Amino acid sequence: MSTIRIMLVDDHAVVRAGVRRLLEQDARFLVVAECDSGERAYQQFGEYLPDITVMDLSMPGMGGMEAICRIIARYPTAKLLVLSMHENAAFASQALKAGARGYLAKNGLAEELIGALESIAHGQTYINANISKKITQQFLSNEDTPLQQLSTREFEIFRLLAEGCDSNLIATTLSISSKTVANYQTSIKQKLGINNSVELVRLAIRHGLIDS
Amino acid sequence: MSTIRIMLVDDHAVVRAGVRRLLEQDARFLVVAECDSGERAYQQFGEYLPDITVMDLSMPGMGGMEAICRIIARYPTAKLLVLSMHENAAFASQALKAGARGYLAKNGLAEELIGALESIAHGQTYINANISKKITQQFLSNEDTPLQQLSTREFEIFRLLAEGCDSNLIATTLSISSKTVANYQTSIKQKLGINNSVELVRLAIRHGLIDS
DNA sequence: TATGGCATTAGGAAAAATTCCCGATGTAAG
DNA sequence: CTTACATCGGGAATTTTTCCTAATGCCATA
Repeated sequence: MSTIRIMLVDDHAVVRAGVRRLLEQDARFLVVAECDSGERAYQQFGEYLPDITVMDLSMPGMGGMEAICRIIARYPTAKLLVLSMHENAAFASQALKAGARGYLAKNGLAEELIGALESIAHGQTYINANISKKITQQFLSNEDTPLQQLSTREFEIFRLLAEGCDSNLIATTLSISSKTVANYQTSIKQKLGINNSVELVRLAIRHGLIDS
Repeated sequence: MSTIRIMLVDDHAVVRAGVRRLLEQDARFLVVAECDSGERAYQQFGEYLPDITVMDLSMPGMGGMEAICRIIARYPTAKLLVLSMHENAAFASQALKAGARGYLAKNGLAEELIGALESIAHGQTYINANISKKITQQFLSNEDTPLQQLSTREFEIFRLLAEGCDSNLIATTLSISSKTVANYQTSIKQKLGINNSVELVRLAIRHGLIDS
């Protein structure tokens, strides 16, 4: 079997180094690139065209979600595996909706990562069992998480708002007009049935998108 | 010793009933009034002029803090004991600053309540040992909790903002102009060194003023 | 007692954000 | 091909926020 060329995207150098070490113990994997931001990831993806990209979600700047969207938009067959600290249905389903081929939490075992990469290399999709359970639970219990109603873009902007970014920063980050951001902001609030940014933050915290 | 006439203020009827039962076992205490909101508390205080008022802080509407301010403003010698669910330095020091004679948490023992009431009846101040420790710790560690910089009014408005009230509601609740509320909002953000309501909520959550 | 400082209140004017309405585009589904 | 929806943004009205100013009252301290 030929080597699987991998790009690592994570803003924590230690994590990247750890994963690299992990993967290097297996001759089938070769880490061909590393980077620490969504912006870089998009640039470097074009240069290296890795077989699989292992991507963290929570990174400063555009974050992993937006990077996934952009990469998928230009390279629809790109294989992206999300390796996130959030064992969280909202994040997972959004990432998968955006085109990721897999989602697993950082607290998982090394074997799981290897397994996930294998699956994805073979064209399959890999989702961590716990996450999968949460998603299906949420899906079955008709407790509509209002977050589910949000489109990919809406969710992304929602997250950035909850992190405290103002409209202009979000506009710059996502390369869209701040007018668009403002309009999204309005529709997000409408969809979530909230009136002010206070409730927005609390909702985000309750769903584990941000903490403290 | 003459009877100590007490008014109970708490929005949870069960809690009021429980405390009443508790106090009725001791012949020295007589519960002469009960109410479930800050507004009522202020009205009824004038009617009954209780020796001691036992007041919860977190109530819908104006809440206990504002009620304390108003009662103290009209009756500077009023004796108020805060019985709160928050074992929290910020709340406690604000309440005491506003003129409360005592502060204890609901998870305390019944004996403590009795003791606190006795102390206050004798003109002393009673503060729960844990709370007291927290306050002094905070005072000693020069980690200026930015919340400490807020004036009573600012703190009150900060809390209401964090709870998701909009300026108009706060204005109505506190019987001041919404213009004033807007101005306070600005100075609060300045004092706390924050730019948007997102950070405001997170600060409030970190300090236990609101939860989830 | 006088005075300076701070808390509370609020108005006016300018700046910024939000809302509501509209339309363009692209893409996926039926 | 049509319909639906997501994404993007302009225009205009409205609301909120900011910044400045100022009156009042209280308290402490010279």
